[in-house]
Amino acid sequence: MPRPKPYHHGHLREALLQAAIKLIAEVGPAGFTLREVARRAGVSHNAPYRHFPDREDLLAAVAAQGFLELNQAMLHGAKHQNGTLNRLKHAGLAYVEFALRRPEHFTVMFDAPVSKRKGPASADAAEQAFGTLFELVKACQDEGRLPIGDLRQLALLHWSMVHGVAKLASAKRLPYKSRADILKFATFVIDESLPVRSDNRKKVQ
Amino acid sequence: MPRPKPYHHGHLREALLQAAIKLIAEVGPAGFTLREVARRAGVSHNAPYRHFPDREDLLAAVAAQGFLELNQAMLHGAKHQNGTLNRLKHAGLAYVEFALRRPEHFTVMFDAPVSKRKGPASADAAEQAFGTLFELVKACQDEGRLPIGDLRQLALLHWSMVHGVAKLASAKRLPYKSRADILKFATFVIDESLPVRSDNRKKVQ
DNA sequence: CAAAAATGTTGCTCGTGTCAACACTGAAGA
DNA sequence: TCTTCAGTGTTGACACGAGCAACATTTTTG
Repeated sequence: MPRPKPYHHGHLREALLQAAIKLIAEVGPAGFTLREVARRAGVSHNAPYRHFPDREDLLAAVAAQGFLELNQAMLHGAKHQNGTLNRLKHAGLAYVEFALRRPEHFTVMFDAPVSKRKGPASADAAEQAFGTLFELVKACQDEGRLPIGDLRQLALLHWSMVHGVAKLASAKRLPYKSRADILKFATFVIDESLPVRSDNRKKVQ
Repeated sequence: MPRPKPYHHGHLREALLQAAIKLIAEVGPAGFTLREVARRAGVSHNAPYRHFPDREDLLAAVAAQGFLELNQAMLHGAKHQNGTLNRLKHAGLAYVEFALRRPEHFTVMFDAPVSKRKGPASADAAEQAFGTLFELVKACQDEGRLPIGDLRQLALLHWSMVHGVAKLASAKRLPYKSRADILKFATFVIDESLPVRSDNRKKVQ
C-alpha cells in the first residue's frame, strides 16, 4: 500500500472546478455548497480557499468554463454547415441545445452577479462566445444574406432571440415536453426572425 | 401609551411580502434571508413560518407578485395605443422596462425552481401574464397584421424575443449604458423581428 | 364562557462561509 | 546534503441562517 492518500492532491483546482460543475448540475445554484464540493474532491472543507478566494469566485470560474463550452458548442454546431446563414442558424441551435443540456450551469453563467472584478475570466469567456456569434453574423452580412446596417446591433438581435428561447426553455416555461419539440420551436424562431433581405422568407406554415 | 407593540401584527403576510420584495431589490436573490425579512417586518425570526411554509414559498409568492405587476405593466403599456401591432409592441417594451426596473425581482420570477407544487399562485400569475401577450398577438392575427398559422407558436416567438432582450439587459450583458439606449434596441428588435405579413417592413437603418 | 385555532416568541440543532493557526511537502539556496 | 520557505492542505473556531419544538398570547368559535 504505497500511498493511501497523498497530502497534496496535485490537481485540486481542476478537480474542484469539475466537482462544482457536477454538483451544480445535480442540485442547482441554490443547493450548491463549497463544503460539498470539497467533500466530493475528497479534501477538507477549507482546501478550496487555497485556489478560490471565496464561493463566488468558484462560481465565476464555473461560469467561465460554461462560456468556453458554449462557445465550443456553437463552433461545432456551425462547422460543416454550408452557407453562412445555415452556419449562423446552427450556432443558434447549439446555443439552445447547450441551455437544455445544462440548465443549471446556464443559470450560473447568466444570473450570477457579473462584476468584472469578481470574474474577469468569466467576462472574457463570455465576450469570446459573443464574438463567435458576431463573426457569423458578419459573414452573413458580408455575403449579402443579411441587411446591411449596424453589425453589432444585428448580432445582438440574434443573440437576444436565441437567448430568449434558451432561457425560457431551460426554465421550463415553454409548453413543449420533448427536446425535439423545443428545438423545432427554436428553428421556427430563428427562421422567422432572421431579417433576411431577399424575398425567400418562409411563410408561417 | 396605548400599545407600544401589539402582539399580533395584523397584516403580517402582506408586510413580509413587501419586505421581501424590497430586500431582494437591495441585495439580490443570493443575499436574501428569511431572518432579515422578519427583522424588517419587526417580527421574530420564526414568525414568517406561520404564513409561508419555508423560504422557497416566500420567494414563490414574491415571484407571483412580480408576474402580477409585469402583467399590469404590459396592459398599461398597451393601453391607449392605436393599432393592434402598436399595442403588442408597447406591451413588449413594457416587459423590457419592467426587467430593467426590477432586475432582481425579474430573476426571482424566472430563475427560481418553478415546480407547480411550490408555487401554484406563481404559475397562475405567469400564465396570466403570458395570456395577455397571447391575446395581443391574437388581435394582430385576427386583423391580418400577423401571418396566420399556429397562434401559440407565434405568441411564444414574441415572448422569447422580448424575454431575451429583457434578460440580457437586466443582466447587464448588453453594451448599452442608458435605459434609453436599451429601450431603443428593444424597439429595434421588436420592429425587425415581428413577422409582419405585408411589405411595409422597415429596412435596417 | 371555555376550548380550540391562529399567530408570535424563545430557544434549540445543524449546516455553511470564512478566518486563524497549524502541519505537511517539495523546491531553492546554503 | 541540510535548511528554509512558499505552497498546499488540515483542524478548530465563530457568526449566521434554515427550520423544528415548545411555549405565550390573542382571536374565534361552539
